[in-house]
Order: sequence, then structure tokens, then C-alpha cells
Amino acid sequence: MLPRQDTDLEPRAREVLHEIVMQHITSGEAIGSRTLSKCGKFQLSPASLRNVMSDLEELGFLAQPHTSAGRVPTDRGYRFFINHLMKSRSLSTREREVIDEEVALADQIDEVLHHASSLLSKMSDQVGLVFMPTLLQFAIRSMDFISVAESKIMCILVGTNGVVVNKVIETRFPFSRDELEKISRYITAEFAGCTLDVIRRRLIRMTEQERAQHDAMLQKTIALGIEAVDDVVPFDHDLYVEGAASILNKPEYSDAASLRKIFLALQEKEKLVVLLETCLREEGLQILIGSENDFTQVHNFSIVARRYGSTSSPLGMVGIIGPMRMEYARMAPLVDYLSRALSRKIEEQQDTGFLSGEARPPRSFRE
Amino acid sequence: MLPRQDTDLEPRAREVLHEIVMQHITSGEAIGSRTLSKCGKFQLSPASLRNVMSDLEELGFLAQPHTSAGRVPTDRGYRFFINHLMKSRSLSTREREVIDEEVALADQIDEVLHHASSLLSKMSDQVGLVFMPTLLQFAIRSMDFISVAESKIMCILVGTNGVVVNKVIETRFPFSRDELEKISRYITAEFAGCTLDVIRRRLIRMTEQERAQHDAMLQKTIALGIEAVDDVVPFDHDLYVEGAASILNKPEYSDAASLRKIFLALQEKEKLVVLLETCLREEGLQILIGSENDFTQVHNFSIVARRYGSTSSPLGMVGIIGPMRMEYARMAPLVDYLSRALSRKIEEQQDTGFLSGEARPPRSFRE
DNA sequence: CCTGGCACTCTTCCGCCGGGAGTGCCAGAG
DNA sequence: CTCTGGCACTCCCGGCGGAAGAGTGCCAGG
Repeated sequence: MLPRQDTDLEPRAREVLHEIVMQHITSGEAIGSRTLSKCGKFQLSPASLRNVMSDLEELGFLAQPHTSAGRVPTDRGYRFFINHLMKSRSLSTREREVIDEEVALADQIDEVLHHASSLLSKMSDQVGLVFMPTLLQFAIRSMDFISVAESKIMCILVGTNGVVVNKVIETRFPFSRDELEKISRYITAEFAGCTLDVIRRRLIRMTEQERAQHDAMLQKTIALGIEAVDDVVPFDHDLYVEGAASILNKPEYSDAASLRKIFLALQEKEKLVVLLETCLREEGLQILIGSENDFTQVHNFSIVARRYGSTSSPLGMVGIIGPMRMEYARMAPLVDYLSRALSRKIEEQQDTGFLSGEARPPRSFRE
Repeated sequence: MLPRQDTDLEPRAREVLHEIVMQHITSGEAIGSRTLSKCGKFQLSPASLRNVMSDLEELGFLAQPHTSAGRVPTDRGYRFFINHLMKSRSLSTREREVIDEEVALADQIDEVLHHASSLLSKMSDQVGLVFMPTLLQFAIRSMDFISVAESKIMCILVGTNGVVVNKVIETRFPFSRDELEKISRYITAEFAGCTLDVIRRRLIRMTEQERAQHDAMLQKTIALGIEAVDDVVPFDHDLYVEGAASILNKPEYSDAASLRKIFLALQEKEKLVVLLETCLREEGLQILIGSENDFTQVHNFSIVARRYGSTSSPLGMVGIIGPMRMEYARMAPLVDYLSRALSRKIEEQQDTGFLSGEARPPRSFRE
């Protein structure tokens, strides 16, 4: 389609594009040939630069908001910049420390993620996103039940990855403390290492087996187990969106109408969830620019995100969302480092093995 | 100070003030004498109304943004309107149903409160606030410990008011499952009905007693108990602020500068917490208009809020915050009804007594 | 006590104009 | 062939002025 491959732009055009993107990122305004000539990096007159810029416009890397305005990078321009021109500015040791401390601070996964999203927002001055998808593929290490009120029981799931999830469920029958302890031991022994959907299916199959029909205790166990799994799973699909106010600082969205649109869009978390779920398949840092995705194409937003969790089983996504004109060179390493810090934290929790000296409970209440 | 008591305004002046406030609430604009004369409620010419309006201005109920603009109610004007003129429009049965359903839906207190705040925001088209203060005066019904990983233990507190709070804590020593069960039973038996700060003090006193010095198990129990109380208390001071985007709809805040200020102010939750904590002392529905409080005086905001929880021990505040020009006649019953629904819900949970048939554990591990 | 009339004030909107910034094109120099 | 200066053109933006509109205060008359 295009006359040349993306990568073999002439060196001069590359430099010009680089400079325009950089300047546009800091100023937010369209860049003219005169401004460019005066910046010192080129020994060229405005007229010559105009020719280069005109070429870049033809190739689709630049655009003019109107005749007689300077040029602004297009989505394609940003894409080229990110792929071939950008030099990531790595984080300072201070910044790393801040991230490490913040991640170390909390213990429960939801707290950690919540901190992460607001930290991300503060450090980037963009909107911070942290997403933890449904836990159906969540392999459990233990499952405990605690009585909380009559026919109200708290169920505590601990994942093999150290994640702890808990929820109060309402049951049809009352359970005594002893019963609950037995059930906890039984289910933990029987299903440790299984994912929630496997557990669910196995429990349902068990209801049909004759042995269960004659064991009242086992019946109760199965009923409680199914309730617990069904109640926990749909609930735990969390998205933290933090620091939406940072958008108010961006000059390109200073009119009330576009602010309204953006805030409403951010409130519709379902769309973001879909978007992040598709991202979840890819490994490594992802940058989605402007029209490259559903959410941002409307508002000229970009997303910088990366998976966290162990490589074998990713847990979710962290990232930022902000105007297309953002400092990718800083955002990329920031998101990258935070996601790695989170992954490390989760891996550590995984290593802290479950209490070792425990007697394994019997396989059936009757044995 | 003023020539007459607030309550004995002339009937005509009252009606005029009433009408001006009502019209200003719906339109958001300054009201002129002509508009008022044409509305049909007065058989008076604009000139006569002007005289009345001039009087009301002198009394401090109305103000002009500039000469030759209409009049706008002042804080005092709104205050008079709310105290003496407003007729609350009670909720429709449909609205009540929606609230009842939403409150019935969730079981865990934090979920209920979270739902409440976003429901409030949706139904009012204002910012919804729900506040639950620190739990130091929280009397517990039970306290359970569950092992979650080596030296990580989840502590589950159930309050006498049915509130469940849980937190993962890190301990210095590992505990076996059996130990944790024993500790749970012991602490629950020993401290059921006590408030958290009483528990804390008693545990600390116990460390000094000689009996504890010679009972290793008791030592461990005390250590764990103190850690649990210390970890849970500071954490649980929750404020839900939902639906900030609704401010974007209000025409009086359509410029980016004031939006910025407001969003930043809403982000500073500490100030709101202070404000709501002072409100917590008062019973019944509270309406704070414009300059009547710290937060709103800057931005011409009002707060409509009410305590929830049982009358004897209030749990927190629910309410809305929005521009001074809001439909108080609708907001008041809305907040009122929701707070009552929450209180009812919490009272119900209180009634569902804790599991009854449980054997009381021994008072000491040595007995 | 109410009313119509009148003069006055203040804001808002619109059209106009000039300056500034940037472009495209062209012809000439290296 | 490439770079450069010059020139005409386009478009945005800010300031100015005038007209319209809305509202007020005051006054005199019913």
C-alpha cells in the first residue's frame, strides 16, 4: 500500500518525526516548521523542513488540524514513534523504591491492587487501571468456612498463587462450628490444587453418586461447597479505576463537553473490562493508541498496560489510560516495573507454602 | 439583629421566596420580576414584585449576581426555605421498592454500603456519600482465625450488630490449624460483647499477669489477639464517594476550572471524613447549606445526610453532596428513607442471633 | 397600596478587522 | 539534486463596538 516499509524511513524524516512527537507531547500544540527549525537539532531552514513534514503527512504520520496550523502526530505517527524511535527513560532508583515500598505494604491481594492503581495514577498523572478477572481458573490451596451468624457463613478461599478471597454466604441449613471445621478439612483435602470450575463440576457430579445420597454429612458438604463456589466466582471480577481527576489537568480536554464524555466512558466499567480481557492474552507491555481500540478511539486516548501474575497463569492487568499525547517513554517503564513488582509479590506469597505440619483429613466422613 | 424573626415574614414575601427558590432550583438561573409575575401564582405586576424582592434582598434571603440580573437565593434564603417553606415530596412506592431491593441484595456490610452509595448517586443524580467510622466502639460477638499461609492468618470479627470485618495479618510465629481453632474459641468466649478498645486494653493487661507468663499457649493467644485488633481497627474507616461524574451535568459548574477544584476536593477524603464525623453526633436528617460547613462553603455545595445504625449506637452516615441548588424536597426523603432502610437491615442482622447450640470453651487452656 | 412608564445599567451576542502563524509553491543558488 | 529565501494565501484568534435584551430603581398617578 505505502511506498516504503515503516522501518526504512529516511534518517532525516525519522528525526523530524521524533522531534515533532516529543515537542507535541510536552506542549500539546501543533508544531510548525519555524518552531522546528529554531529548536537547534536541524541545520535546515523552515522551508526544507516543510518539505519533510509534507512527506510525513503524505505517509500518514502527521496531520494538520486545519490549513495554516502546524502539524500534529497521527495514531500511525505515534505508533511509529513507539516502535522505532522512542528511547524509554528508565525509572530512577527513588521511583523504584516508592513502588517497592507501596507493593510491600499491604498483604491482601485486593488492598495491594487498590494501592497499585492509585500509586500508578499519582506517579503517572494519568488514570490508573488495575484489573483482576474472574477467578474461574483459580486453583485453590484451601477452602475454609466460619460461622458468622445463624445460616450465615463466611467462606475463605486461598489460591495456590497466594490470593485470598472471602465472602459471606447465606445457607439454607444451620451448621455447627464442629461441622464447619470438618467440612473445611474435607473440602480442602479433596480439592486442593483444583480450579474453581473443576470443583464446581465435581461437586455437582457427586450429588448424583449414590454414596452421597446416604451420607447426610456429605450432602451438607456438597451443598455448602456449591453455594460457596457459585457465590464467590461471579463476584470477583474487579476493576480499579483511580485518579480520574488527573484528566482535568490535560489542556486538550478543558471543555466541559469532552470531560463529560470521558468521565461517563470511564464509569462504564464493562467496556474497559472487555478491553482488558482481550489484552490479557498478550504477554509483555502493550500500548494501544487512539483508534487501535474501542475505548480510546472515540476520545483519542491511549492505554499502556501489562499483565501481572506468574507467566504460566496471569492474574490480571495493570496500566494507565490517558490522552494519546502522553509521555510514553516514562509510562512504559513505569507500568512495566509495577507489573513486575506485583508479579514478584504474588510469586513470593506462593512460595510461602501452606502450613506444612497438618494431618490430612479422611477422604470420606464414613471411613 | 434583623428587624423580624425568621418565621414571621409576611405571607406574600414567603410565597415569593418560595417561588423564587423553586424556580431557581429547576432553572439554575437568576429570577427576574417579570418571569415571576408571568408564572401565574401572583396577581401582581412586576413592579410590585420588585418591591417584595427588594425587601427580601435587604433581609439577606436573596442576592443579585450583578445589577440588572435577576435574584438568586442566598444560603440564608435556602435555609429559610428548608425550615419553613418546603414540602417534602415523599418517595413513590416504586422508589421505595428499588431501595428495599438493593439493600436486601447484599449481605456483607461493606457491599451493602457500597451499593447504597451508588444507588443514592443514581437516584439523586448527585454525589452519593456513605461513611462508616472507625470501629473502636465496635462490640464483638466472635473472633475467628484461619490460617491462610505460613505466618499469615485471616482474622474474622463479627460484631454484635452483625457487621463482619476481616483482614489478613502477618504473625511472627506459625500457628497450626488446631491451635487457631482453640484460640478462636478462647477469645470468642472471653471477649464476646466487649468493644475492641476494651479487648485491646485487657489483652495488654494480661501480658503482665503472671499466669500468662507460664502458659505458652496463652501467650501466643494474647499476641495474636493484639495483632488482630491493632490491624483491623485503623483500617476500617471507610468512605464511599460515588457518582462524582454527576457534577458534570450541573450547568453551574460547566467551566473546567471549577470542575477541577471540585473533583480535587472530593478526592481529599480526609476533609469529608472530618465533616461527617461531626455530623455523626446529631440525630435525624441534616442539611448543611453552602457556607454552613467547611467543605461546601468554597464551592457552594450542600450536603443532605442522616445517621444510620441503631439509635443507641449509630454506625455511620449516608447522604448526598451536590450544588446548593438541589431539589431538597426530593433529596430529604430519599436520604431519610435509605438511612432507615440501612438501619433496619442492620437491626435484622443483629436479631439473627449467633449460632446457639455451641458449647462454651474453657476459660483457660490449663483448666 | 398597586401599577405603568421611563431612564439606567449591565451582560451577551454578533460582526468586523487586523495581526500572527503557518503553509505551498516557485525560482534561484550551491 | 538539494537547500533556501521570498511571496501570496489561508486560517485562527483577540479586541473593539454597537445593538439587543433583561432587569432594576424610582416616580407619579390611580
